[in-house]
Amino acid sequence: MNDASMKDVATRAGVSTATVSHVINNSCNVREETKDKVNRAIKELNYRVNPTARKLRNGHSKIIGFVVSNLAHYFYMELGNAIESVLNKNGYELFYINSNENPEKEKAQLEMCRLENFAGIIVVPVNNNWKDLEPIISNIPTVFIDRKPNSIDRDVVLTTNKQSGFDLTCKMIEKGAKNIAFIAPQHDDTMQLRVDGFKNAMKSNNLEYDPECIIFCNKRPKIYGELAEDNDWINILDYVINEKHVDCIISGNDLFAFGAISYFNKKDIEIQKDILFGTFDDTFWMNNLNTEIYSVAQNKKGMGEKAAKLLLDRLNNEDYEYDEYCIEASILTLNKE
Amino acid sequence: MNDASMKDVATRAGVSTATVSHVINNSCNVREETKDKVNRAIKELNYRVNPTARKLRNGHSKIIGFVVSNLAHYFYMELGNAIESVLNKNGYELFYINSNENPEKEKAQLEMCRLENFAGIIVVPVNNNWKDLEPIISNIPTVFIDRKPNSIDRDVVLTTNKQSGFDLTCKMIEKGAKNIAFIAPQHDDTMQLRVDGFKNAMKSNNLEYDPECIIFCNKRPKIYGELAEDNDWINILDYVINEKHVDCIISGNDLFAFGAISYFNKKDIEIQKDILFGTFDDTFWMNNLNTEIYSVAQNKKGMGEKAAKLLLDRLNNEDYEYDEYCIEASILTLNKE
DNA sequence: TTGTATGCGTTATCAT
DNA sequence: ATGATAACGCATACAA
Repeated sequence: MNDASMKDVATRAGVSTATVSHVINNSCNVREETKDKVNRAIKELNYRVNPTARKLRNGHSKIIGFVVSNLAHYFYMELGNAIESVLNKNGYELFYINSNENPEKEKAQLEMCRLENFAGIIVVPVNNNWKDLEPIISNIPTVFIDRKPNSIDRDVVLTTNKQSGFDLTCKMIEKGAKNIAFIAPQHDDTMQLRVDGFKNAMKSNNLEYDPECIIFCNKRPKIYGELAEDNDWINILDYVINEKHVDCIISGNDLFAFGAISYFNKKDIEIQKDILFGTFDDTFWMNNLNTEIYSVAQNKKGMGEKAAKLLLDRLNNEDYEYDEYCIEASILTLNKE
Repeated sequence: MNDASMKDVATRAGVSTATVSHVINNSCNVREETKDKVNRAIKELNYRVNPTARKLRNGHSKIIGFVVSNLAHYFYMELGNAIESVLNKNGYELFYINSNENPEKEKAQLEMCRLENFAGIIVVPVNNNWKDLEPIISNIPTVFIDRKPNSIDRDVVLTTNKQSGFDLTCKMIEKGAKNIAFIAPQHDDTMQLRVDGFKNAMKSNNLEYDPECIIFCNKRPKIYGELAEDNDWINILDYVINEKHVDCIISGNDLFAFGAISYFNKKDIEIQKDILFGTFDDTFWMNNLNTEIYSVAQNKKGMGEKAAKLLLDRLNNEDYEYDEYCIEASILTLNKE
């Protein structure tokens, strides 16, 4: 059985399709009596507006796309949850789309969002460079979250990266660290800020940092286990530990943190006894290590909600200037003895 | 600047829209020369077919929905990856949709999939009972994965649940377990099969099982940390450990496994020394516990690919009978000493 | 207050 | 081989 159309409803209610449309959209004054007739017909036929037809006519839908560089990154799922709860309350549905660290895939997906007339998108970009991508999304209300492309004028929701880098480093120093390695994934704005915070904290505490212990890996693991078997990765850690003799390692994100823990386990290095460990992101799995570590807990709920609200504002044609919003993070001590 | 339409292409190429359509869809013989003209115009205008209009006209799109009971469940992300790789190769795009253990949300989302004319859907259902939901998806090619609703005739992809329950239990017994508690989440077909396997294994090994140590919790944690603070949960574990004095616990899935490990850590119970631990699902975080545990590794890649291929077959109007496909799992020893 | 008619961008039928 | 045209379901300008 096919879905009922507006015409069916009109016929059944004994009115025209225009009237039905008016009832549905409140676009005209309609007599209560006819309104009732129409609503009854709608119920009886279990009629739903066909969003495809509406889209074709109106040029927009009630769908928001969440285009994420790596959905397997648990952090983004948590952002998504916060985003979704706000959007759902406002009548929008969220689709999660995985660009999987693949720029071409991302491009195709953004094009799709445009062609599908999504109401808006929230994006964790794969790369900084959006020269190619900017024209694709030029007509789509867009909010970037977690990472910010260069030279593109849009709303952005970030963490207080520099401050957190500073705070986490201070925490490690307070715990006794003197010779710290900072291991970061790709070298982008976000990571640079975190490293800047690290450097400042070292200076503020009158400690030297070894530039060779600030390492940008340019690795993009797609799943958590990936680094455990990666020789480059093992070499990097071997280097800072055995040759640089660091007493503390800070990881730039949680996939890297997982890799570091794998390494420690494999090499029988005991956290707290042999080395201190701190990381950006606090993800669930860190709470079941039976050793104390320190983490930057980004305010995922705050970030997600902010991004969703910004997008809603844009959808309602609020016209203030684009801006960058930094949501404050906090430093956690996990598995405290 | 607005997107170019077919009309624009037609004008530029000096032909009719019908011809353009024929070129795009290979629906008619078109002279090479005009074909070239059209293709050139398409390139010059950067024309893309408007999927909304096409959908309205044709009644279907190239989008597949992956409607998941809980996207934060890492297992489903991994299934999604496998599904996506197969579908992408065949020209389909996958949207992840989170029903978040909420039956009403799931219903609304399925309706949306229908109204949006998705080509097909792959579903991890929230509940077994699909009386309400069946009519909604009656026209949509659908494959169920991981869980199977009652009395609905569709393709289903599952794990060898009973066999795995048997194998895992045998492994635990081999490791010295005699008095085992099986702790399962909701009481559905899947869990029943796993428990059946457990019972069979006990019998085969001439061991008694205590029916009071087979516990169905009817809890649905939405995130991994949730159980750690849950008193009901703590009571259950207190009960089997302190009153029933079990020497081994088997967990029905990985969210519960995480809760169990949290409990062990909090109570200073040492796995291997004080108790043996086995679980269904092997998820990345289990590899960083520095103690040996045993897990049922479902073949996620195999399951996802099978589901995707089944759906593709249905989309191509293959008309064999609906069936249940059980993909074999294996037993892993994690963090072997 | 309600109805008629048109167009959104496609595709498919039927002419030419 | 190509073109004119209707139809998909809806929303709106305008007429009644």
